[in-house]
Amino acid sequence: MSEFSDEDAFEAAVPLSRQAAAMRPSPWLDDLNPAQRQAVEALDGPVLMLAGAGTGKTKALTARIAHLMTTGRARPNEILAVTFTNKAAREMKDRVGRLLGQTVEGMPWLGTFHAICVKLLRRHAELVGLKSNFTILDTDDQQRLLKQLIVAENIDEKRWPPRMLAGLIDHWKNRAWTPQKVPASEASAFNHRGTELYDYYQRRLKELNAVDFGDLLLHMVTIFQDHPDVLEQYQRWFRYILVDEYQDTNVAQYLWLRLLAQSHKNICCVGDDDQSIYGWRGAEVGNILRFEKDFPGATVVRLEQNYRSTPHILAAASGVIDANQGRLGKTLWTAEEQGEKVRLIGHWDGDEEARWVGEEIESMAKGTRGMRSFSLDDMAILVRASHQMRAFEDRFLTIGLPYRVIGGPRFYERMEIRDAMAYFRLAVSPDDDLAFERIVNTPKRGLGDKAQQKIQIAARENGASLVDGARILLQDKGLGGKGAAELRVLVDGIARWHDAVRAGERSHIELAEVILDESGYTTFWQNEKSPEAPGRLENLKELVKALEGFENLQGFLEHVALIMDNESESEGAKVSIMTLHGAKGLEFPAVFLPGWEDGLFPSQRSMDESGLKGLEEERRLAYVGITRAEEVCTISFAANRRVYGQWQSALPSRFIDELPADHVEVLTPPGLYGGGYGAAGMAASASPQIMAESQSDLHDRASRADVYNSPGWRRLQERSQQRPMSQPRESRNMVVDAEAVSSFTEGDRVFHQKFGYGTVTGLEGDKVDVSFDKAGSKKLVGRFLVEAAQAGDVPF
DNA sequence: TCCCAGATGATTTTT
DNA sequence: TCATCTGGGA
Repeated sequence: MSEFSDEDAFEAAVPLSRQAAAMRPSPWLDDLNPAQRQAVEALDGPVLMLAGAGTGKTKALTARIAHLMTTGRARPNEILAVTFTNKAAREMKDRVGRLLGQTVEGMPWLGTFHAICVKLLRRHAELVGLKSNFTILDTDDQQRLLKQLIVAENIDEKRWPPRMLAGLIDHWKNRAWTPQKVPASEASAFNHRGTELYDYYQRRLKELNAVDFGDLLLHMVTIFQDHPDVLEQYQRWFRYILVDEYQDTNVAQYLWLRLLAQSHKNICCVGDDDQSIYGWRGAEVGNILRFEKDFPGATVVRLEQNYRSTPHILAAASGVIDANQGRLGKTLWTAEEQGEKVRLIGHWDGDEEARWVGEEIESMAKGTRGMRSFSLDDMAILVRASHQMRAFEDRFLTIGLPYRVIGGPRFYERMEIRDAMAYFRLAVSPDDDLAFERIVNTPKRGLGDKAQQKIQIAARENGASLVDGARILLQDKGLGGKGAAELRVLVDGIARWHDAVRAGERSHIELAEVILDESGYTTFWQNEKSPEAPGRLENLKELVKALEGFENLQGFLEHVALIMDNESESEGAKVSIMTLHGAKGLEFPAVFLPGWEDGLFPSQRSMDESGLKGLEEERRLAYVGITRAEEVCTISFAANRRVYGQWQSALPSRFIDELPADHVEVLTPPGLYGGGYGAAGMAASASPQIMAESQSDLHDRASRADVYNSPGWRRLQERSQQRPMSQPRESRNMVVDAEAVSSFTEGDRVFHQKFGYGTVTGLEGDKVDVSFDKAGSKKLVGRFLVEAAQAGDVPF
């Protein structure tokens, strides 16, 4: 993926001459519905494409790009097309290529906001006091830097944590506020030191020749504003601008776009105000709502024909989103005939919900219930918060249902990968102080706080980088003993690796291996006894393998800074588990939406922090969730849930009241607890609410109280009090007590609540080594294990 | 300098 | 509940 290859982006080496191109037919136009076609053919001037979920937005967008080229309006390198994710950019590139065949070389200016800004900023870095080889810090680097500043300023980092400052600075950067432009109303932020610290931080970044993610946009906006000649050059170059997911743009991105588009106004923004779910990250729905004011005379096209979901699913989604104020307004429709209603089911508690979903998935995979059978790949569980995933993971491990968690800790964010990358960074540029700090004592070199302070002082006194500071310190014999010797080795190593990078004789892959080897990092993990160590070594191997796709280490580092994903498609069909946020843009034949309880979803915190605005964003999230489903959408809630170890009971989500009754089927779980007492009670209490024509006033909880005052509900409430002491979970998967532990011997089959089944491979005091069938080898305390026979006998 | 025990505090996360 | 951080003791 050499997207950052070279500056041919402005060269005119394009196969299509404008004349010839204009002659070519555009066969793909026939493939579009009228609305799509209108959006594609309105090439000049501002266009707002309001594209509801599943209405073929990417199709229209790519057709438009192709159309711009074949009508001779623009050459591929004169089109600026921005997305938010690398995935979206990749998909668009692929699809444009497919439309046009091989004739058109890749579009250099199709990419994420960040990737495009990096490219631009490297050409103009000096205008904001940077060198063109600046490094890009990720959030981890950013926070460590901020922490240093906070400590240096003698601020109590307990009361004023770095992450809070990071959030604040991000917030300001999203609004395109440089330290000088932060309004006075923000002066009290961060104990009245916010703007001051922001200013220090920006200066420190310049010293380090570094930028954070927010800077990429902010610096470009600054450059465009302060250097009209530069701006003009790009206004002329980018003849047409396309923006995907416009509802997610923040102020900085908005300004950036407006600056570039203001001369010719050939800008086409695609988005859906109903799917704006990143307000908390600075996205401004206002941008899309205001489009027609920003660009008077804009063509507004609504894509409303949905090609994804059944009418019931669409109706349910519409019913929910209708409750939001201030929408641009769209009504999705489909040519499909009926299909399943949205299914709703209540459960006693979160564990039971997970158990039911597991069983339902198994039976849907087999094709029971009068439905077609679904592959596990076709099913997804979408949760509001990642902690909800655990219950499902536990359950699926137990029953051996293959699953994949999407959007967990990402590959390039893992500790060992970041450590290794820090070594690579030092090899490329030994002046990278942040990288040096990260690995100076990793692996342990006997260089603790004291020693590191000495290095810092030596560096500062000499106006040198940390590596040079360390060299000076060693020369002056300012450090003794084991630490000094180790530091010597490290410093020499860095110099040697750097020479090797510059000489370019060895392949970068070989070099990477040498670096990890000579630094002692590989050995460090080999000697580590913790259960994660093998996995981490495995990751390091994978990292080296990932280098193969690049020409050199620099190219790789650039790639990783912006593209943090690493999609390793593993074999076998699996159910997907992910957050609702992570599911945006995806679709599945069958979707499960668990945890629809007030407080969890909509999230209490959202409502507390952002009031009605927060609630509406939660509601859009519900809309996004429902519209992910093609054929079957199953919503569920539980009366009781363990939150941070405490049992809490909750009411079904207010969004459930908003589901239109005609499109919902209330399910009753069969035969649970000998007759479905709890679950049936739940369903019964939920259904009148559904049946009642509920234009339910959100703030009027009184009418709900009546419904949930039903006998079934009250019984549930009463039982919830006893639950923690007795009831299912404990008795089902009985925990073996201390005496029983000693009875394990090697070769025993055991069961663990989280890791599933395994075999005992060794004993060490009260710890037991177990090789789990699915989860690998772990060392754990015996009392969390159950003999397999015993667990296996337990009825689920 | 390192290691472990207790305190702490906890959404969502495109780049 | 449980992962992460920190401060005190070895």
